Amino acid sequence: MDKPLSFAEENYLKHIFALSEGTEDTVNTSALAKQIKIASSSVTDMLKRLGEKELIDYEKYQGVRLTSSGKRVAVNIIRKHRLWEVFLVEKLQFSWDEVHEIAEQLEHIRSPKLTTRLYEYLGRPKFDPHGDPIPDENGDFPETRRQILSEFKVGDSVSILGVNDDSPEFLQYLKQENIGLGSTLHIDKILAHDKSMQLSDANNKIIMLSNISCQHIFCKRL
Amino acid sequence: MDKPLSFAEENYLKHIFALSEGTEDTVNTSALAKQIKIASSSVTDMLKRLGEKELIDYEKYQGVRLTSSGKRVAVNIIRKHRLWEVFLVEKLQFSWDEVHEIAEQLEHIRSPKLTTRLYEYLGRPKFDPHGDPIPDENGDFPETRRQILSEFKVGDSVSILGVNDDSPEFLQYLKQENIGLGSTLHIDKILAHDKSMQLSDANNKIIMLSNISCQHIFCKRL
DNA sequence: AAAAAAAATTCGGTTCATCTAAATAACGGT
DNA sequence: ACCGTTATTTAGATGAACCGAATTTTTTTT
Ligand SMILES: [Mn+2]
Ligand SMILES: [Mn+2]
Ligand SMILES: [Mn+2]
Ligand SMILES: [Mn+2]
Repeated sequence: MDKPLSFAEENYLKHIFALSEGTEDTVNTSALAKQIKIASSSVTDMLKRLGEKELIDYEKYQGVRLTSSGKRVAVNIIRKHRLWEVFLVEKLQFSWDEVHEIAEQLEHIRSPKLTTRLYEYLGRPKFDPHGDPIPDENGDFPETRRQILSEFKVGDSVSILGVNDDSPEFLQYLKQENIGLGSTLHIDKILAHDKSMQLSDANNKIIMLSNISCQHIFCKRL
Repeated sequence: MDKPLSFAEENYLKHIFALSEGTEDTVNTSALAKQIKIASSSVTDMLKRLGEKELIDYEKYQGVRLTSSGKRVAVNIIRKHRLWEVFLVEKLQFSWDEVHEIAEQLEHIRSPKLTTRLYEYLGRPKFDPHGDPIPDENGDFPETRRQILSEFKVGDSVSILGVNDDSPEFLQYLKQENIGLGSTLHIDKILAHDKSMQLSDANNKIIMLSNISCQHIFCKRL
């Protein structure tokens, strides 16, 4: 009985993976409950089941950690999610903010051959429309080192992929300067004395950003 | 509470639609049970639920018939199914026999905008890779009158889309003559006295088919 | 080291989608 | 019109995935 995993199980694994990125720590029940937006009693239920299937290591009250087989599943879901996002943006002209919800559905389509064909069709992309790395067929993530704005040179045009610092202050500041995800900026000059950047936006409005600010913004060259 | 329909509900509606094509009759429980490969008691259960949601007209022992709202749902599922099949064949180079299973999954993806974009991307196709008609955005099916081989003329090249008669004998016969779905045939001549056709296949092998046989084969011109 | 607070689990329910076995209704042939 | 066969529904169960309330364990604070 190699029954396929349910969508629910796949989603739990994906979220456990997401929450354990960075830290070596175990993921705790309430963090998961919050992330998945579900009662923590339900999470406990599911963790028991995933534990029995050896997709996670779980001992009550001890938090949870993916086994290698659980990780394999999680990474595959993420791979499919991000490939479909690329498809939606590149081939069907969706904008970056519309694709996540649809990819939440498409990521559960089960057909290894489809995944492979899609990957080829899209030209073996390494990053999704939000700049997130797409694991390859072996589950290996590309060198992710996303470039920060301060690494670019005068004359480059970049588009904003995300931020490194999601504090309310910083985000408010960016919003006030009219910088958001997807914005396009051109680097006019870099002041020698403090490495601050003078940029112009799509409307040719001039924006000055300190080097510190520039280190908190992920971009890609256009 | 406009909760979306479950996949199971969508599938029942789709199968009810399929079984009621052609006939004006109601669809009966056991036909459905056989088609969906499920116990008929389970079918009865579901029919009650679909009846309550006014997706079907159902009275016990009386068989079942889609309401207009049920038909709308069913046709939309069929539209998505067939569009995805076109995508898989045209864009991802799948062969006709591989796509149905994957489309069974993709047909349940919920995003009207995705359906629309896909439709445009594929060039508003009217038929799927098996020659089945694709309903348009209003649920109207294209004039389906699929052409039968005997309607073509000398000099035409056609590819086989399906058959009109799925009796074992006939299918065996075609197989023996090396004619299958997707085969390409060229019409060399049509004999005047009995309207039988002399065809040549991809390997230039000559095949003779009676007019009766030709009336049982669906084709499209290449 | 207690007490208080927070985190996690257990317990008892619910809904959906399925099953098998038993009961009932409809149908077809004599 | 009756009887047997077939079709259909009912009854009773199960497992997945969720919930809220009560309980237990762990952690933090006094
Ligand atoms: Mn996403
Ligand atoms: Mn998901
Ligand atoms: Mn199909
Ligand atoms: Mn389906």
